[in-house]
Amino acid sequence: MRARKRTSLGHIYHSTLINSLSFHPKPLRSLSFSTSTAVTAIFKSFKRKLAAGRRASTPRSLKSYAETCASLIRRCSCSHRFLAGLGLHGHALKCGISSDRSVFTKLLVMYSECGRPADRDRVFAEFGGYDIFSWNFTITDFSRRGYFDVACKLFEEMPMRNVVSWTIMVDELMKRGRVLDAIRIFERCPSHTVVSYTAMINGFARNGMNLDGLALFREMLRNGFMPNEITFTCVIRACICSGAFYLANSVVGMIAKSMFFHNLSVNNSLITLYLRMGDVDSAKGVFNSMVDRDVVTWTAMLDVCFEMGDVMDARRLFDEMPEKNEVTWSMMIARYSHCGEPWESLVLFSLMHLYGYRRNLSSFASVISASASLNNLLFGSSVHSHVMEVGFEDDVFISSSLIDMYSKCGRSDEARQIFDSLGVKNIICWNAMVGGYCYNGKYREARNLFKKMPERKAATWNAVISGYVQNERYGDAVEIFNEMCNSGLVPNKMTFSSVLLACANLPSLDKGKNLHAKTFKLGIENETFLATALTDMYAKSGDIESSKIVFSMMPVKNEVSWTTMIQGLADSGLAEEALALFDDMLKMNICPTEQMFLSILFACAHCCLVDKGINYFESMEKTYGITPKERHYTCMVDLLSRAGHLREAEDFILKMPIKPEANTWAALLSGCITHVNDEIGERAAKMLIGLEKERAAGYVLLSNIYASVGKWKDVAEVRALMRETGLKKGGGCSWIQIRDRFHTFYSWDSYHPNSLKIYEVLELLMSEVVP
DNA sequence: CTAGGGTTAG
Repeated sequence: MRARKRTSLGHIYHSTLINSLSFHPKPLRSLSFSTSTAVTAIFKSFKRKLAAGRRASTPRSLKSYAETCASLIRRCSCSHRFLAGLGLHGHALKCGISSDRSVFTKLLVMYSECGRPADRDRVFAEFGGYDIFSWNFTITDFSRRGYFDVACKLFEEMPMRNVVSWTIMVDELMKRGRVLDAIRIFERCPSHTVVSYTAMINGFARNGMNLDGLALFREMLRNGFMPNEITFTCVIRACICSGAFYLANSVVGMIAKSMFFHNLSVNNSLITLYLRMGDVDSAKGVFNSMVDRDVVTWTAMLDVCFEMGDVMDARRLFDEMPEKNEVTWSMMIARYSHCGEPWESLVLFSLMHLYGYRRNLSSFASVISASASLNNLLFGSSVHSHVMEVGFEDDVFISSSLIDMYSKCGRSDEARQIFDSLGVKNIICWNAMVGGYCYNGKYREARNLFKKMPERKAATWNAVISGYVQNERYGDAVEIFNEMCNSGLVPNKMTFSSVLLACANLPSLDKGKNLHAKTFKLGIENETFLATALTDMYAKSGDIESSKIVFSMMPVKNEVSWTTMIQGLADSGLAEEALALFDDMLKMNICPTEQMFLSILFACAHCCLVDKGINYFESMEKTYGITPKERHYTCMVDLLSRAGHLREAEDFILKMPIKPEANTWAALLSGCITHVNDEIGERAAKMLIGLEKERAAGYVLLSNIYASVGKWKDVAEVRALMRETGLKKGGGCSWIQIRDRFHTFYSWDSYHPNSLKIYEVLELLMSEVVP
């Protein structure tokens, strides 16, 4: 017995172990002061116990001595003091207690905690073979270390299993997406507990099979198991993810009757549940009723603030939170990039790193998409290099957002490189790449890739359609939509919103009405998102009456819906109606947004309602706390200039607290042309060109202003300057509809497949008409 | 006082 113990670690460790045990100062010298004092403290208490142990020599006290030793080893693993642990192991060997169950189990944990897997395995091989705890612990350890096949082998070989063993396997299989194997193991398990059920339910949820998880939850209840707080959090999450809110209500009922009503995690889940159900008040109610709160609670409340559109409140909460974690930061970064402040995402991402928080997958994914929406290639590609450093480049989420980012920045080739380098591509990557090509107008590449796709979903078509819409190829967008319908796929909300935008920009109303009918058939025409797109389409197509009807029928309107209708009325020249609607909205206590004020100021400008416009502008900051942005100032300059108050307008620009954008000067300039004022006009034009050398608008307006006062020599100079810098005035386009197809033409473009033929015919016709 | 299941983000 004793000899066997000696062989265990004898040859390898024995001498070192004894050395470090015998309180020589040597091995401790390299340690820092605090570590060495801590180790000394452990040894001191150990010495005391040792003395006590020597006094008693009965087997019973040897057993209690082993337990003392075990508890000391446990203390080493808790504080990761590997050397002290090693010393204790040596001592245990020396006095023959290393095979004691309490000692070797603690040794297993200690070596594992201290990151010494090889030593851990040796202890298991020596002593753990017949102990079920060591088997389970070792299986878990192998799985976590990435040797799942070894873990499986151990599981099959182990002499006896308990429900813990089975649960470990279920959980690990589920984490690896092997749902069928997990089910098989779960069914083989002779007896179940709440824990094994919970592992299974959550495993289903992890793999997107929420409804199966909920079904198992019912089965669990039928079999008489009482859910605990962990089961409840998992089940609520499954309800949220599957949208099973009806079921969620009865789960909430069960919780209320259970002893977990005041459990922290359960309440945290409830906040999110109510938020996703759209019941913000209840979410806040749960928060207020909670006795203690943690990071998760505060992070969930951030989400509540953002969901209600209170970005400022969210920020205040974030700044004042007692504790933050990676998820908190990710949440802020993601939400800022979605609520129209992507710049703030970039700032927070940098700060997160600066403050030493680990940047996780989602923070990377969000900041990349924020860079994409800012077209910020510099930041985006620097994030890309961080991604490579951390080794996230194989993640499909990350790589698809990188593909999207490079595409949005006009770098299709870089995007393609990432796409080609991916070992495993999912549909999201394909969609991103095809969509990216469309966005950059590379339709041939997009088509080729599209044909090669292993599967196509509605999102794929959506990416193509919205790519065409982005490039103002509205006719083609509609055509692709028809193709999509012919292929048997059912368009979704996103499809309709893109294609409706295309229709809004086409002259014919027929296709738009046709789409309206299609949404009606699907029974989705009143959904806020879609009805808003329809309102926009009718308004832009000049059928403002239909637009008003769709808007008034919408059961739930959001701020975008209101903005769309107000803008639609303003654009249709019904400024008075736009203002009246805005006032109605204010009476309903709906808070106006920046965007709405743009429409309102636009409406005032077009009706020359100068005083009203000034009033609205001033109320922005005073009444609603909205700081006017560049574009609001531009609207005000437009308002003043159109009404002929040119000097006031110029003053207004000079007194602006922020830097005027090019359009601000352009607005003044166009007022100068209308009201023939070449003195202010010339100043405005020069400011405009100073701000925006690369765009033609400034030059064109300047040459127009010279022309309007007959300064033909200056006109010629400006035109020459434009030719020099290679600028061209953007042309308008024309289109015709033949049956179901729209054909869009720019002057002498070559987009149409038969363009050469068309121009041949055209020239023939022209030569006949103009001899 | 030893093992198995978890909440917030994408």
